[in-house]
Amino acid sequence: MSTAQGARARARLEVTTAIKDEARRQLAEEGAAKLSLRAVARELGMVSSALYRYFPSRDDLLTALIIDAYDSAGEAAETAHATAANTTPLRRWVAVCEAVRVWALDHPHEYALIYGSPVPGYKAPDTTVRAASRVGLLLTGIVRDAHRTVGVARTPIPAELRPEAERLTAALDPELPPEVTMALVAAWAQVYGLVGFELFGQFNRVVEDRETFFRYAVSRIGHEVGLVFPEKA
Amino acid sequence: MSTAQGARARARLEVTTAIKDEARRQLAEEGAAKLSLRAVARELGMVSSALYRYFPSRDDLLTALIIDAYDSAGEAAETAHATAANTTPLRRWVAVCEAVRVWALDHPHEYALIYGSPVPGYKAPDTTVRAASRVGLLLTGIVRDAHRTVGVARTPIPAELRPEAERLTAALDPELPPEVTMALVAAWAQVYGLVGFELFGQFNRVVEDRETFFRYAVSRIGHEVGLVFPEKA
DNA sequence: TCCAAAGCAAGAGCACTGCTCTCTTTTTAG
DNA sequence: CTAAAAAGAGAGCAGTGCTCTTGCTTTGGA
Repeated sequence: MSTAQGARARARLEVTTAIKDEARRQLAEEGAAKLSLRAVARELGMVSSALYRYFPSRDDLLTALIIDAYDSAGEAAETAHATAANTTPLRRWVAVCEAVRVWALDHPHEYALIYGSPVPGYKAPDTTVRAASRVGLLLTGIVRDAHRTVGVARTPIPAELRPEAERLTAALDPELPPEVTMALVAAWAQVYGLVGFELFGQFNRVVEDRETFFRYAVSRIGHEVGLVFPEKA
Repeated sequence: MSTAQGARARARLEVTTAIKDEARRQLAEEGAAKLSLRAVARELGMVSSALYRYFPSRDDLLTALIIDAYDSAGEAAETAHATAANTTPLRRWVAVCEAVRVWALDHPHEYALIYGSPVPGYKAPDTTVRAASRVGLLLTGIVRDAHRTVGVARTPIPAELRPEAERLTAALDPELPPEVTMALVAAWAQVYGLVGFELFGQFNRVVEDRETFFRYAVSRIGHEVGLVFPEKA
């Protein structure tokens, strides 16, 4: 019939997302280690071997979940950025960072999957790389915008880092001063260090008021990047 | 006989360390997910059930490896600190951070185990907590020493963070100014963010000269903590 | 010195896992 | 209408963590 071809494809897509949803549920509840293909199939009322028609292996299912997690985190960050669109670059910077933190606290196991450790056979397809850089690009955009409007402060970099800074600037955003690019990349990593430490319990008997602490730390990092004009628009 | 009692205990200790060594080997080769009790027993020429006399479960074995990993990392950091004993606080700071990075690159799976994600049943016994804070205490010591000798710079903290800073200072090192304590805790997390990003591949097509980059980033973090006199002794 | 108690190794077995293979049924496309 | 492709079902393999029972050895106290 006319929609026959589409019917199959649609059914396949439905089953695929059903599998991923159930897998995500188990991931959120028990963690990546306890995620079981057979349990997913069981819950969906299908036999385990049928699941292999959709994902050739457990690692492939995990990879799909990783990509989705990157997208989910990126979307949360972008939403926060859109909400804070009409404010200072520094405020937007903090807003995006806070969104990442909240997302991580809401999805701890997914965060561990993407920023914790390369659990499966440690491969990173291009799709993964692209999805992974979404938050990074967002932060870069904030700094670029600040550079265009109110300007950014430059902290000198050592001579030995000059070539790296030039190369990185060309790849990331040729518009930005190399000193700022360098600081930006470092800042990105540092923000995730803060999130990871809180999430993985390193702050357990150390930091109490974590939200306030995070805002403080992330503001300082933003300042380090060159976002030094918090009052101007 | 006289050493009979000691003989048993010694044998037990030998077997225990043999198990841990073999487990660590498999951990280094394949990662925590692939670490198998049966494979460890097989490699040691013993039957799998015998292994349960030494470790009541797989998670307990992993926990033991985690504690050892914390100790190993702490020792590497302390050695680096001792080597740089007669230099500037900032130089010592950088040296310790670099030692942590090198250790992490040499033991990626162990690093993932302790700073990546709480793989097992997510429990943190007191022994773990103590071992975990070793590097943190070392960094605190460097800052304290700087405070006593050349002095540290203070960056003001927001009023809402004041109580947290007071409490934290009392717990960590009452001698230090609260502003510095706050910056120190943040710095600690940020350093691990840098290490984790490099280790887990987030710098893959981004940063090339990672050693130089790390030294730069970590120096700036040290500066942020208040280690601002790199030339004085 | 002897002997009960504790420590330890071995083996069988259970429930579970990822994954492969074969067989049958259904759906698609020429 | 029919050949090919896609999907489901079931059995089965090798591996896992873990438990239980059975014997053997070492230990510490009477």
